[in-house]
Amino acid sequence: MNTKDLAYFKELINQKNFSKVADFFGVSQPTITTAIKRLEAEFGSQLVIRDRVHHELTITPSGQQLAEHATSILRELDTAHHEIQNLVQNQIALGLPPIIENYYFPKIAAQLKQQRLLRHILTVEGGSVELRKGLLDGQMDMALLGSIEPLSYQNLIADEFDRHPFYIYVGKTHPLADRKRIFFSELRHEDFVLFENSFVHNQAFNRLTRRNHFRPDVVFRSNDTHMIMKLVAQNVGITYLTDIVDQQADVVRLELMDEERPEFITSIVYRTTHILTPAQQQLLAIMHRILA
Amino acid sequence: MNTKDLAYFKELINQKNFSKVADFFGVSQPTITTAIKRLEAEFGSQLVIRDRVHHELTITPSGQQLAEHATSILRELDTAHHEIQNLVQNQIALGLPPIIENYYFPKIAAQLKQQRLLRHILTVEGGSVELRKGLLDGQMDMALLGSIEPLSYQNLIADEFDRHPFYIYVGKTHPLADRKRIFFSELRHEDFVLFENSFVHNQAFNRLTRRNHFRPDVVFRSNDTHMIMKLVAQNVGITYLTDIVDQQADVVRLELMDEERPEFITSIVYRTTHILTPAQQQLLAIMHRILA
DNA sequence: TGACATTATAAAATATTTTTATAGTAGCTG
DNA sequence: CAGCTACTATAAAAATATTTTATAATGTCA
Repeated sequence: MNTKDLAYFKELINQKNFSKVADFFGVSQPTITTAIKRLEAEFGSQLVIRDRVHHELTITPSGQQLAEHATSILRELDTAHHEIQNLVQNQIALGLPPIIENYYFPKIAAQLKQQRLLRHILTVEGGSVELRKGLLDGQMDMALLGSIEPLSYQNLIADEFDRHPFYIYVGKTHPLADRKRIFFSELRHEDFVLFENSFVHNQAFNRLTRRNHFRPDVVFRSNDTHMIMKLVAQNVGITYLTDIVDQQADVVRLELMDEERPEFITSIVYRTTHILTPAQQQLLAIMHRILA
Repeated sequence: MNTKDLAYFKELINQKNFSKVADFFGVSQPTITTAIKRLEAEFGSQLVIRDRVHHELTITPSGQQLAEHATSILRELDTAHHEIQNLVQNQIALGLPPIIENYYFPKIAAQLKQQRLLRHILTVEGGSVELRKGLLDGQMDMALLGSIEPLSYQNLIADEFDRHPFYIYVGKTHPLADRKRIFFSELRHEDFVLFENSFVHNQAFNRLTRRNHFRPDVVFRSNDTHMIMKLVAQNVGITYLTDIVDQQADVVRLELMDEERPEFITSIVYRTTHILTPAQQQLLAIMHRILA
């Protein structure tokens, strides 16, 4: 069976229009008709109902079922392509969210260079959702991801290598600056400067606000720790961050004393189906040795 | 890309011999040669090394990686075939291990008949390992499985619907027959009649013997509860079973008082990719209503 | 009714896959 | 070392499969 037919079929389900699918793939319209017929013959079941009365195309249960598998098959193929390309170019495509890259990558870079691995590493920056997607379709071989729960995804192996608590950072002249430790509930009336919502930090932060029953005043959001730190230094607000961050001069770090203290968990993640090359195993070993 | 090529490739990895693979598929030998070449061109990488000096065929890393995906793709296709066939025939292929079938199926059969579902259910008997495999490649749409931990498999959804504790069963004239409750550690010197090793029961049993640091005397194993019960009635030994079993007249049931008491968990399991038909949803609903 | 949008069909053209026939390479054996 | 065996590669031809072109069919809608 030709996988092209599955691609046609999937797109037909998207577009629900034979002619448009033909255009989409740059082929003639009968090509799509015959491809769908081939599939229907192969699986011995009607896949779509061409209801020209209501000008609609509906997918039969068989069709929906096949679509599931088609998606999976096409993704698998795509993954294979990416993955093998990385292999051939002797490259490790490593996904890194900016915060993790800033803190962890410099730590291992010297070692990587020494073991002549650095030149084979191609870093790909991105948010955690993006990176997870890129991992699944093979664009990356591995990724470092942050989370507040141990990662557990179908088709991905997550290998935890570090944990960091979150802290409260306040400006040097802030009323709380003398405190060493603090309960989260004491921050009820503070102004916050936080990361953008897509960051893992917010999941942890939201968990604490929910637990302590208050709606925080978030006066500003950024995706740059330096920016956040500068605003904290100027008493624009306080922030909630881990210590894997460059601390500014005019900022004070407070420990949280709450019973539930979310942690920032960093894991190295790769596909369950991915066979680690010697270089990749070396990279894993270095990370475990230096970062754990 | 033609999936046939992937099948040829997978078999080549198995057999490591082009000509034999050709025989296997009933095609000529150059067919395999060209198929592999096609794949190598498509993925831009050598997949196998034809080492005629050492009379060997080795798989390159790219080849191994592709083999992973090929396996997955071919299984997915196979699943689609089975699954759609069941759909077309309007049949629910339901996997049932014998013990579960005996206890649970009669309970729902009347309801199934009333809702005209019974005629659409095709039961497939088998051990839990077998059933899991059959589920994954689409031979069955659903299965009831027993386990002592909540089931958690990649690609399968497990929907727990019942739990039963395990009990100790002893003959009516056995010294322990007067006891209502007992600690497992008290059974250190008893003779046991148990299920064959493949049964879930043994995982629970082994856990308890390990926890209590003794090697049990297993005098006989069977895969038939009635047989086990009869032997218990005759004081050949005692047994460790749930209460989802036909109790014999001359057998007494004792509760276990241990802190850790494994439970027999029954779940209905189906593929994550499986789209439930109305009939299948109906079946699920009946099971939850009657069995939960 | 006629223009339009859509899918189906048949025949021809192309592309792909397989076969047949044969060559090449190396091991093994007498 | 010649000749046989086992294995894979290659080229040309044959067989299949897919796509295109051209056109039909069906129903909408103004």
